[in-house]
Amino acid sequence: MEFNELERQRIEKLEKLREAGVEPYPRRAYRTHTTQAAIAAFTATEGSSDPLPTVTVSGRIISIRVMGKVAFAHIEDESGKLQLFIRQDEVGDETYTLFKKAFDIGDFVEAGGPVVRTRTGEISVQVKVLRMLAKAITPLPIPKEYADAEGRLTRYSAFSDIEERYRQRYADLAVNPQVREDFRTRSRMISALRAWLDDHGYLEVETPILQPLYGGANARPFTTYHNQLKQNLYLRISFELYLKRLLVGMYERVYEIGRDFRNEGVSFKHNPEFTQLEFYCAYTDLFGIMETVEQLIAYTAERVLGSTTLTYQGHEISLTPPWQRVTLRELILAHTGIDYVAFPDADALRTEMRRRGYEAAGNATWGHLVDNLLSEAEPELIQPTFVHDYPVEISPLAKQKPDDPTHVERFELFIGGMECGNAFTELNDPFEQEQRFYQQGRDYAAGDEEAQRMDEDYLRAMKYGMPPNGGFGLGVDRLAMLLTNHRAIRDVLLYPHLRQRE
RNA sequence: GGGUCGUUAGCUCAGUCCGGCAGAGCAGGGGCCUUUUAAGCCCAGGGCCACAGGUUCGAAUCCUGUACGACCCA
Repeated sequence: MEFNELERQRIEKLEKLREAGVEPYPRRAYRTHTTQAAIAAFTATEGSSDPLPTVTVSGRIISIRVMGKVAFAHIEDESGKLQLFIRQDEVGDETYTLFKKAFDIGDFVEAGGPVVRTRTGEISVQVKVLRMLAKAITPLPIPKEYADAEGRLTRYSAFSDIEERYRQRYADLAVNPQVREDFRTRSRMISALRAWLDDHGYLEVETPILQPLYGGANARPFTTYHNQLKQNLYLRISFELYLKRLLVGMYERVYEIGRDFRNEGVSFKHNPEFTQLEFYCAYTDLFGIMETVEQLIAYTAERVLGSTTLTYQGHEISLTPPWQRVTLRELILAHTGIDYVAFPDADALRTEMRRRGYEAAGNATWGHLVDNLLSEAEPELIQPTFVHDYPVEISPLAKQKPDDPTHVERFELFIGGMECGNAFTELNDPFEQEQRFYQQGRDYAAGDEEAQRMDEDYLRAMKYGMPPNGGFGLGVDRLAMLLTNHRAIRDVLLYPHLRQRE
């Protein structure tokens, strides 16, 4: 370990503590009250003839004000903050001197004594016993806060360097309470999603992350290798094919919440690993799934935010069902003036897109070009919107529309200008599925590295009979972004992937 | 992948246009102070100016490249 000057000073303090017989990293703490419980205990007895409550509180020192033979400090625990009022004549000369000379902002401490109000009215622990719980060596960038006459809070020197906040999330969490709150929101959100599904007959299952064959989505995978089996393996890009096999096995409603891995660009919207919720429901279809998704997400917002309306990046968004439904063809026509059905091959569509001033890569497939057109409309889709009826070419796992075999029963869900989910009436015809895989194989051979691979075992499962069903995949991180009003996925990932330094 | 911007003390930032001793606030150190809360006052510290080259008498500053990040575009 290397130390800077400030750290060396703190190491000297550590030695000072040891010389005084104080263990800077004791084994045990003896907290009786959280800071907020201590305040509540005081408030409950204030004004009565009851004796002052005596508490032992623990937490991290976040400010120190030494006035001579009396000192004030604030400590923080997970419940909040509390002031310590430390008098030399109460704690004794030796402890008081140690406090002044060897305790720092950032240290974890424990303080015992009665809860009182100071002259300025702040509820505080009048400290009789002060213990070091864990000495901090590196100074934490704890900001100072200043409330002006109107109560507006100004923060000075807040730890705000985005890169350092992500690389040292522990420090970010330690000093930025709002960041802690955002991740609590995320956690409550996942609990709510799970609770709704559990209450509606869905069985939570776990399927392989290491897979001999990846599938269920159009993406490039990460590859790895099992040494003893001498086997190449992929990290999953979706759960879809394994979950639908379970419907063959007679489960009717299954879901999984977990991590997907996609070997693609990193951006403020994309992390190479991200959290997905997928569920599959037998004996329903795309339109049943729409209603399920509306209920699931409205319930989740209600439980997490207490409301089905939220503000995202300045937009008021209502998650109250029912949500808008629009076909992909209508949406693209309205936004770009292009009716893609009139340009049924890649060259024709590319020419038309370029004629209207849209980018269209020379090697893009027809499906990718349609996807590009959708991207034009995506930022406008603020209110929750089911965009449905997708071309069969870009939906190899979805069932065709009964009246139009060129399109499938599929929707993508957009909220806040982001794609948040994807659903199908799931294809359960093994013969049709085989043909779709063959077409994907031809696309792959033609250079589309995101095309899906033939999965013989999935076909074998389907040959035993798969009930008609609908399925949905939710971008859990995207939903977390909506509920915490963040536009960067990294702000809802505790440890976002960053390029390695050095 | 392309473009723009950024990287200076533990933290937050000036200084870069227009080259001339490396700066501030907070944090930290020494001292005074028994009810403070951005406590106050006095004193003294603290730097691989991201990294590597170049131009120049002289580079945090100008030029080139690299790394990492942010934003925009693909």
